[in-house]
Amino acid sequence: MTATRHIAHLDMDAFYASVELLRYPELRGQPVVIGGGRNATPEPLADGTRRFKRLREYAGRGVVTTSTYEARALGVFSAMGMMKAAQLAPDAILLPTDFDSYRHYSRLFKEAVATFTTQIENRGIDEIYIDLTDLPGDPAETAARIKQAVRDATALSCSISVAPNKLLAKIGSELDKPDGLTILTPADVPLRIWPLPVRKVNGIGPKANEKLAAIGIETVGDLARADPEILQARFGRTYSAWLLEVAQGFDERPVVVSSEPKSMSRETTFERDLHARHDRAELSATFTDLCTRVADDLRRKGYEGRTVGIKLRYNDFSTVTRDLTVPFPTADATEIRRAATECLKRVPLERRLRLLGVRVTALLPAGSEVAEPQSVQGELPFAAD
DNA sequence: TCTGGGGTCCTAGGACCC
DNA sequence: TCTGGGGTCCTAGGACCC
Repeated sequence: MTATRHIAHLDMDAFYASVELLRYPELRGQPVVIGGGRNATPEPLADGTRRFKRLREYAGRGVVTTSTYEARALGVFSAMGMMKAAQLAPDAILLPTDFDSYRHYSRLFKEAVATFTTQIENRGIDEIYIDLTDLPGDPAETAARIKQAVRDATALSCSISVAPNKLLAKIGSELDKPDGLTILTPADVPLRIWPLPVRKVNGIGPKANEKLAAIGIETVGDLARADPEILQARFGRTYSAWLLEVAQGFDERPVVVSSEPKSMSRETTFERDLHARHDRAELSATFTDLCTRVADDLRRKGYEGRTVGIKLRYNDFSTVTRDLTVPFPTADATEIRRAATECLKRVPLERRLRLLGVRVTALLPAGSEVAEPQSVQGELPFAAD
């Protein structure tokens, strides 16, 4: 039995939307939706002001990236198709995503937290886990000071939960959003966690949610009371065991402070579905561009990869992937394109394509000594039997 | 009016090796 | 010549997350 840990989960409140409101404070209090690329950019007017686009003006295949709490009240949430969102909130203000800006504020808030401890795990642009176990003082007070430091550094609010593990901290940071500070102990599990839908558990997605609903399990409490044999029959040994652990609020995963990237990829959804023969020139240009961008990413970040892959999505939304491992790691656009072209030859190209992607995996830091593919005969510690 | 783009991790079969 | 048991790598697909 290990000593009690104090794990915090910090989640920036409506992060992208909140950054946009710093830039356009006049939009505060209005429903605002972020997403949709260039055709969402405000129009500069002759008098020096600007005209914001409305959601009803949008046409295309984009999805909502984030929305303000006012837009959420109208039913507009992340990952919803923009055209559907426009039906629900035609007068909502539309803004394009500006990742450079979000990365800037991400850096600011993470630097603010880093003045407290190095024990930080990155979970993307707008959230982190923080291990407070070895910090002196009351963890709840520390969390309050972290919130203030984030506000001082960014003028943005965040929600923090402090709990005995990552599972509970992640759930807890959502309980009092926005600007929340939630302390959870094991004793809170029956009262505060069991009433929640199973979908609130990080790792239970739409598919598992459906399968659980089919056997009458809606809440975490239902899961805690479920028959282990039925769960095992439906979900297999590993996943069912994990489900029962999380239902009790158990989670031993450590806060992981650093990690190496495993893959880099670029993909694009076309404005209209393209055909391999009829739209050959356009597809070919996009394909080359994707290879070039992946190669640029690899080089900029100092990596090379041995496995090159492609991803195709057809007009019926079905997806296929193919990959090919090459003898030596590469970050070269021409080599990546050559390997990706080999992959392309193994895929059906009759149906129209909606999406094309290129990925490089099996990454190594650039210039690492790589053992050449070679025979190891004569060096074996034992003879073959 | 269908459904973005960037990732991680897991499973599973077959090849291949000893 | 019915036949064991590992291990790793490669490939394809899928669930899930932000």
